[in-house]
Amino acid sequence: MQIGEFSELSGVSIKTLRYYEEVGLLPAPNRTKSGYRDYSNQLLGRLQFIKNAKAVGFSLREIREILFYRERGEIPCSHVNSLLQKHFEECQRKIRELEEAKDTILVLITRAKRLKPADCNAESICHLV
Amino acid sequence: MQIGEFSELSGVSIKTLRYYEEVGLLPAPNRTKSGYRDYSNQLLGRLQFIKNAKAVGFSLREIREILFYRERGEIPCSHVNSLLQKHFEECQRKIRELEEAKDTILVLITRAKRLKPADCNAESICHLV
DNA sequence: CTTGACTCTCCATTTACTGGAGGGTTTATA
DNA sequence: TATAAACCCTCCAGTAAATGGAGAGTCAAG
Repeated sequence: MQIGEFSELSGVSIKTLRYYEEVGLLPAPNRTKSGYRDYSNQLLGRLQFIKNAKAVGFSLREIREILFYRERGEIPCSHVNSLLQKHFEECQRKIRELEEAKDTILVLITRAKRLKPADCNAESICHLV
Repeated sequence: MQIGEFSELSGVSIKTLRYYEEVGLLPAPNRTKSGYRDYSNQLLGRLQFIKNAKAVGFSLREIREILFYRERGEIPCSHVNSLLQKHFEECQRKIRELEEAKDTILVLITRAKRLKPADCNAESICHLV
């Protein structure tokens, strides 16, 4: 199938598919005699793997590494395990940061309701922040 | 004071200070006759504002806009208010996403404990993900 | 007078794409 | 047969927010 259909099926944009190919996440597909990419259904699995891995926070570089393990016939389990651990901690850290930011914003919004623009003074850049 | 000291005091790296100047977040400071930047304490306030705004998720572009309002003598309150609203929602959205990712990772880690590498098969790229 | 710690500018790189220019191909319709 | 719409191609540039490094100038101490 050509790239448009493949993009529809996989939910990955045409631009991104070509990009993934360029950076080595997807193998170069066959071409029709006019040069169009001709994808096989098989690749959908690989793309799903990439999407799953991305969803848990893996970078494209990390995903490519896992794929390379596979291609060399090695089993990436322990590597993947430590990545999972790392991203779990990363997730927690980011969530904490965001919770803090959210709380701060809430305070600012609440304070903003009590203030009138007339209270603005030139000294502070913006007293809301 | 020169850039190194200013960087220490503000907690913003030298590189970043020069970058902020380049993109218009900081005014170009005076220079010594040998061309070194010569910062005044005054700028610390502006930098603190930038750090606060960044901490609640404002982009540098948004921060610059607020600063520009100020420089034109306008009061950016309602603008800032809508930005706060926007970033509050953004925060919530990101937190939800991260919670989901975290849960997924937990499931994967738990599953990984039950599996032995021997269970790996070639069909799936990595059954952990 | 030289060594080390500063500083300067300019350029390249990072991530994960996205947008656009300029052009070829295929298919349906007039 | 012409042509228009809807595909597809490659290549180049740009995004955000810095960071890293090269190569060179400056300043203070020993």
